[in-house]
Amino acid sequence: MSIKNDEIARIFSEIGDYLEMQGVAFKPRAYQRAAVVIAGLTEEAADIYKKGGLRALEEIPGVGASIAEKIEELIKTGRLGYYQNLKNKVPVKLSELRAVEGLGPRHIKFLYQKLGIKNLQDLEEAAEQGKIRKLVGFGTKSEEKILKSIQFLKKSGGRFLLNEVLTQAREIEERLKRLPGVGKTAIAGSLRRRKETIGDIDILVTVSTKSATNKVADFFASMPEVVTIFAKGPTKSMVKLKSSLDADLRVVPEKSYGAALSYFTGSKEHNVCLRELAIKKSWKLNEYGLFAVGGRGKTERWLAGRTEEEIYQKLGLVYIEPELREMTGEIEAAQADQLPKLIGYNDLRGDLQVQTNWSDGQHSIEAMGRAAAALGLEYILITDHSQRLAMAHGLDEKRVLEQLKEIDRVNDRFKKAGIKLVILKGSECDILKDGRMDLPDQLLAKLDIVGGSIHSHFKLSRSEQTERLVRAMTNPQVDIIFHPTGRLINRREPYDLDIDRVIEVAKATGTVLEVNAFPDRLDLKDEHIRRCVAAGVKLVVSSDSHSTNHFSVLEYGLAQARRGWAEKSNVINAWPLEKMKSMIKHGRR
DNA sequence: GCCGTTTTCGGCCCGACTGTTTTCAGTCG
Repeated sequence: MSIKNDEIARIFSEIGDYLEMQGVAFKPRAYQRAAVVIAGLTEEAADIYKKGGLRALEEIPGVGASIAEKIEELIKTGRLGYYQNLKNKVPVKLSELRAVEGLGPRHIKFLYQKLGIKNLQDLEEAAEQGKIRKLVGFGTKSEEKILKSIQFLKKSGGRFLLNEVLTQAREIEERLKRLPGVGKTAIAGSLRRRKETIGDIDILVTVSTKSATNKVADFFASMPEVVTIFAKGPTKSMVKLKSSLDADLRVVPEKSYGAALSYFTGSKEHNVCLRELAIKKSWKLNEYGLFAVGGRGKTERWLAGRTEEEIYQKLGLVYIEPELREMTGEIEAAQADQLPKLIGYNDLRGDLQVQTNWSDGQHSIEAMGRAAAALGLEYILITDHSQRLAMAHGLDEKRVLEQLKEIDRVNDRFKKAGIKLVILKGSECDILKDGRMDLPDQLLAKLDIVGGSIHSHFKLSRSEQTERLVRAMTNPQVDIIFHPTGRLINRREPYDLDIDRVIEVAKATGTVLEVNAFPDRLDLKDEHIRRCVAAGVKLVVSSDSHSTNHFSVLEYGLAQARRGWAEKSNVINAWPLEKMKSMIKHGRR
């Protein structure tokens, strides 16, 4: 059992914190950087080591001789002496304490030395007993802040689903937009990068006058949903909302809009790289602009900053879409002008997973069709559950045959009514424990497109689960695998799967893999999508709608596809009906 | 500890805000 990248990354990140505690210079950053890079690798470090040894590990950016040896030790023994030694000196639960807002490595060490605080519980008790306010460097406010943060940590995991946060952020942005003196507004941060979970809201505003600056900050801090004001200044304010989300507001002059947007969009690692590119040209990049630094660092000449595009251009890069700014190769690709032309948010022509009231959906086939047509879609695939999913009123053979007739009737009605949407016949057919399908092949052959799903036996071993999917994909009747990893964000881990083998077999069999757009699924996830794109596996972005108002979630699936570097050509339902059909097994037979 | 279209040695991203401070350290993004 070899160590996973996430675990290696966690250990290096903690090493960074421990070195920070000791006041060591520069080393902490080296370890933190290595941690971020390793967490973002698409291949396991253990596999890299197996193939190429220490030398291959050193090829990883941010990994030199010393860190490579530490990775080797972790792979071979599962432990790291260097890390243990550091941990023994300050034996605290870093993962718990670091989650407390405003508590960094220095304070954690200080609290351990003075009060013996090792974990969240110790910290809460000390704060409640008023012990922290007496320490040098702390006060009553620090103590209150710690207690509040602990309350929050207990209540939520600290990360929210993309859709929840995006909705709130858009509402706030709309209100800010209407304030006098406000120019441009933008949602920045991980929200703009459309990460699948979000820690807080970042909103950027430009103003034309000084007086407007303060008015914007005042307005922001006094919004009805604000429960706590962490900070309030002319350029930066931070609040907590009733939803227990944190929201940050940044105010900059018009001239700095692009620089600020770039800066506040992140990711942090991406920004550091942009700044380093600026330094190489003897320039300086900050949230106010790109500057040439003149004689003896005294004078500064403004070079760019009004738009993100001009900053990227000056730095020798083509524009990089926010969803790509994760420091996973986008800078190099931009330098070589080899970035993908990402699928657009308006590029979908159809939706290939739609449930109706024939199984567990809320609305009729016709109602779902009309709702999809109203959004401009050209086709939908009806995919009610199959018989095994009795809980969801799954369809048996007899009812599938009835439904086919009903779909014909609805298509006729649409044609007569001039509704330009075609309803296709499909199924979300259960993949049984052994990989066989829940409905007979002769029946599946009558459908336009068949999707297979795993809804049971989540705990099979990795090899059993993988072979189960492989068998389904090898079935010529199965065109798509729906929500391939089965995870529910913040609620259920994915089942154990050899995803690379799944991708390989998908390629070999011409099976399409789904990017399920439902915000708590987003399954496949971005890194898997990227591997599919690289392997030439076709994808479908579908809504899994169970109601007429669910089609809007397609936006999140598209965001996920973009984060996975997918182009229009990779996503079959971005194509016209006939071409889409030609891309699936049923269409080719 | 890492890294190199100026460097294999000498650099390493930068600014805002808070709290407890009489000038700054710590944290955050």
